[in-house]
Amino acid sequence: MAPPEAGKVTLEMVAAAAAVSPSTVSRILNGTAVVSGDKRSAVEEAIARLGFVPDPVARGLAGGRTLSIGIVTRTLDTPFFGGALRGVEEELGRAGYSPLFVSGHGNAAHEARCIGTLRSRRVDGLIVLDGRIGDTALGAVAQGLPVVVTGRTLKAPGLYSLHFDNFEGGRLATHHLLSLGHRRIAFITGDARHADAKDRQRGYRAALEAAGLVFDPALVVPGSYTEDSGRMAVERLLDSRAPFSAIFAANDQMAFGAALALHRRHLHVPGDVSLVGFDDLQSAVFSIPPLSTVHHPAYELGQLAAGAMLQLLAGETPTARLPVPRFIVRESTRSVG
Amino acid sequence: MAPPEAGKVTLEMVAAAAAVSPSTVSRILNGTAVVSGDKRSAVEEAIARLGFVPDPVARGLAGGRTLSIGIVTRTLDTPFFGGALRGVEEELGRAGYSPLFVSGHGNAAHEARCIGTLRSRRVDGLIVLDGRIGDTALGAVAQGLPVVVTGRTLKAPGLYSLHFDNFEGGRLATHHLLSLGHRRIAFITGDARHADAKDRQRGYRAALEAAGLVFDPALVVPGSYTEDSGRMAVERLLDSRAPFSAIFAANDQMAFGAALALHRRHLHVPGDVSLVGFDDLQSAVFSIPPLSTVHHPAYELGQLAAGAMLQLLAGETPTARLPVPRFIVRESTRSVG
DNA sequence: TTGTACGCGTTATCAC
DNA sequence: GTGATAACGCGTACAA
Repeated sequence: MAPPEAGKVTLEMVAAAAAVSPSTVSRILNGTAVVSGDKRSAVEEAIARLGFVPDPVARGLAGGRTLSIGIVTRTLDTPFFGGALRGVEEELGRAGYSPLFVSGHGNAAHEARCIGTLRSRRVDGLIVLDGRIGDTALGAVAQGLPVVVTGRTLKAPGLYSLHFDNFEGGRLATHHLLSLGHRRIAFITGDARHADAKDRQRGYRAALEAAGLVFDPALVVPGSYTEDSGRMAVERLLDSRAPFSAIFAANDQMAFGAALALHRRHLHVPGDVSLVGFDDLQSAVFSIPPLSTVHHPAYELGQLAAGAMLQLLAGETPTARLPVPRFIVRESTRSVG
Repeated sequence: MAPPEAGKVTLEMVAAAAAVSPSTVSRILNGTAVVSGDKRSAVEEAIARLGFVPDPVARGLAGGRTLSIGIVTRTLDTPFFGGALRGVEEELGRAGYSPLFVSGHGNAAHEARCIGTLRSRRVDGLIVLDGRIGDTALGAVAQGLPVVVTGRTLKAPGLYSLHFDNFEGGRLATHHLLSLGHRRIAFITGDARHADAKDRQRGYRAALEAAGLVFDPALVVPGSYTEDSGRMAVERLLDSRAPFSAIFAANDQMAFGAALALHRRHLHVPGDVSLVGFDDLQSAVFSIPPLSTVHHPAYELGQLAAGAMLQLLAGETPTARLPVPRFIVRESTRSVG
């Protein structure tokens, strides 16, 4: 039972207790050099007995690592990113690293400022979750700091990108609807400034064309990944009187909004219109009816990103890859009657 | 246009450029002492010209502040806490502070360990969002560090507690159902290890008794704040064959699960059973039907907690208070027919 | 293999 | 008011 909060045990005190020099203790801590077995055990014993914990702040100043890594994300309080953050936190925590979360608010300038703050705090690495910062700017950052990005494919030294196949996901969702006999499939887009949103839409269009259907712009309505934008999109769609039998929302949140709009107009899902989303949020299982959607592993994404960062930090080359998209059939779709 | 990432401008360089001593620059930065106007402007000019940014790490080591504050929360990826984290981040960011988020995983021991890590990182303060750590342990922490807690009422030096009236919220929700004529109101509890869960339940019971009803233990089913626990609670309730016309779930997530269970049994909300939740998550507006619930301001909670921390840090005595609970009537409740 | 001395960038404590 | 000087706790050349 080590003393829980005894007044600061320093490396120097450990050195004194073990009758060695501070550098030797440091070496053992960092594995910087080989030390003889007897001194090593003496030091380790002293560390345990005194309950020594290295000070990350001092470590950072001394040019070493801060054991903290910065995470910039689009949002903090969105279900998808929440899951990713949890994955990052757990994976990083396992290795003794602490995450520094900041949200870019979907704003490239703000994002750049956040990255600046993070660097000033000397994070050992940077994980950018679907950020909006430009590729070249990111590449520049990566020159002085290991970087892991998601949501884009990018090659650069010291940078690893983890890419989820949003195109394929969009294709799968649309294909599911097609296979059910739907021919007039509406699409609610995500924020067009994000690559993932564009990719999902491309997938939608590709599936349509593969089925020999002509793409109808009247069936595409803009959204912005929020529930309310999904609701409004459907209202607009309905008001336009363009006929359709199914809706593919570019994310689950918009699908939920869409479901409500349909409900308000006394349209039944899936009886009157089939509905599919994208992301497979936990709440997709509990919506009424449970939502058919593309599985997008948020938690796993966070875990893998953090794992890749840890590998980068260790001088290894990450090999992690995201699983391929799968479509989850629940109860929001039905074959056209 | 300041050089974006010019190689480290230090305080010492600023001092040289302004022809003053480092101490003077430091004094101006921290407002530690009065300096003459001319030197002050010279320094400010140099700071701006060189684009100097103080190094938080060095600051921390020097015994000063790290400008970072630790946040321990129950979970990272729950809608309610997500909102709170956003509030904390924004309010803190405004003042130049960075949040260090960690989740306690609803485990007191893990929480204590997290707090230890946070302290080793020299956070300037600690915000505990509905944590499970004991009051005395928390009081001890508060002796060396400003602390803001939510979810409990606690008086101690250097500690400020922000309390939401969960009892009143529980009472309000139950009262709403009562006023609609319901007499057999089931209650799905939260995790009994949390004070908020117990308070909500006490509110439920108080409202019942105020209405002259006898409390029926058969109508109380345990949950754990997750959607699935709400679903299972309702199934258990239905299987018990205890009659009821309304359900009060101790949080919205469980209400969503409850709604699904009801749906599966072909019971209509609010036609067959009225349903109310607690928290007023963003998704409550978009559930089908939209959920009547107790408004629990997550974002505001985070903001206020962060604001109180900032005041504590400034040596002031926080005065922030959470608004009183309000019940939001939507479409999941109906008077008994 | 191990110890010494210095530096990281800033604040605090003294003198002036 | 202002400027030296000493920490803060650790990593790391360099020397031994």
